[in-house]
Amino acid sequence: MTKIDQSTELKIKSAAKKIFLEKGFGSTTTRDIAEGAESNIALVNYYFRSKEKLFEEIFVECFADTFSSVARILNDNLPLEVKIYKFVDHMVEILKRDPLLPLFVLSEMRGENPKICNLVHSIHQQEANAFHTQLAEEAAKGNIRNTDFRQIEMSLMSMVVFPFIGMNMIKMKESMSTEDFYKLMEDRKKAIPEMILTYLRHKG
Amino acid sequence: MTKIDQSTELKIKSAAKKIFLEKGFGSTTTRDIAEGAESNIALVNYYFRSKEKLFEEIFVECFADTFSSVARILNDNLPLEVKIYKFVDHMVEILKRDPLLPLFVLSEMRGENPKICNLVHSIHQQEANAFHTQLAEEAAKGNIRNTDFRQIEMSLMSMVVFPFIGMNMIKMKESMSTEDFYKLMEDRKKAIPEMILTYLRHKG
DNA sequence: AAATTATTTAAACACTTGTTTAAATAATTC
DNA sequence: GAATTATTTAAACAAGTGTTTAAATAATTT
Repeated sequence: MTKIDQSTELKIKSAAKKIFLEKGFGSTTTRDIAEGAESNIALVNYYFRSKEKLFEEIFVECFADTFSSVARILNDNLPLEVKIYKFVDHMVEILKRDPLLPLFVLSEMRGENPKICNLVHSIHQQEANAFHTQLAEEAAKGNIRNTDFRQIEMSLMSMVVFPFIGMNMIKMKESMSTEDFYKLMEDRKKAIPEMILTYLRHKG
Repeated sequence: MTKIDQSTELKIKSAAKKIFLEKGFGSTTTRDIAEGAESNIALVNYYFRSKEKLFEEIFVECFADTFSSVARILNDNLPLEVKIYKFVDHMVEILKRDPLLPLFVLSEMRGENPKICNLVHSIHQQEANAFHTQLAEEAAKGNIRNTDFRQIEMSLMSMVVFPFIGMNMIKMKESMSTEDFYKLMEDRKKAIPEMILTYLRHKG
């Protein structure tokens, strides 16, 4: 009755995660998953009831993991400069480990799928945003320039996340190996905060 | 013999484009396309031989349109500052008109699909990159800071394109309407060049 | 106008899809 | 150790998939 050896369930789930991340929901079949888990199609539904339920479980985990990790740092009680460096550093590490994650999440959010939207919405609700406030405070103190901080936040996120979304494209365009690409991302740990901070400090 | 009235073929193609952009290749069916074009499934294959051929045709067009448009501006013979402003302005306009384009292209480039890779590769081959050279020249003249210009290029592209890829996410997070979002993108026409140029001019 | 070609239609095809069934085996409980 | 429950298997199911067929209609050519 009590589950002790979860190896089958876990094997299916991690195989499913791998394949969903690579191909998306629509291009992944139950048989792909079963094969990837060295199992069979009946067991996929035995443990997860349906392909869709399995997908949702994985999607929520992927999304929550990434998002809560982002929020944790941005809401941390740290000086602005330290926080920005830490944020970029941490994000690049996460994305180097799981580079397909953002493209997966964002591509599954197309089409206004109401189930996905609800999931995302409920996770969003749980998060505050201390970063905005912090920027406003620093501006009030005259430490940084006063602008629309949504633009700053958006630019910061863009510069970190986008290269991983466009990874295959970039690798192709510049004829880069995965190693080369990761080296470039490593350099971004300095380049991104430098750009953001230079802009903020140089009061227009 | 000679085609005069192409309306059926065009109706199918534009319906297919719309649906592929919204749902991706894997989640789009021939019947979806036929219905969207107020036609029938046999005609889809009559004009395009297969779902895959139709997809490739559309993918290449989307990719080439966007990419050649980017390259044209970046290779244009303009002063750096003017070029950057023009680039962002033009890109935002393209993306406001066709906001699903980048997510579509990049999500279909996952999984190392060899056919897609070859298509992308052959288009990439045709383009020079005068932007890199221009940055190096300006740095040599002492007009801008000397850094890894791949990082600049990547950041510029990220800041422009990423918000459209994360559009649904952003709209949800900030509880924005499409109109609000587009207004924010309009503001980016100033915000992005300002950030890039401030960074480049402020010689570290 | 007859013959040829292009377009359209409805139906069928063969295959893949997600899901379920029913029976077999393994594990756990009493 | 018998009964109950959990896991695994192979096979089947119905519905959905991309694609094709063959016949009907429209358009064009000769």
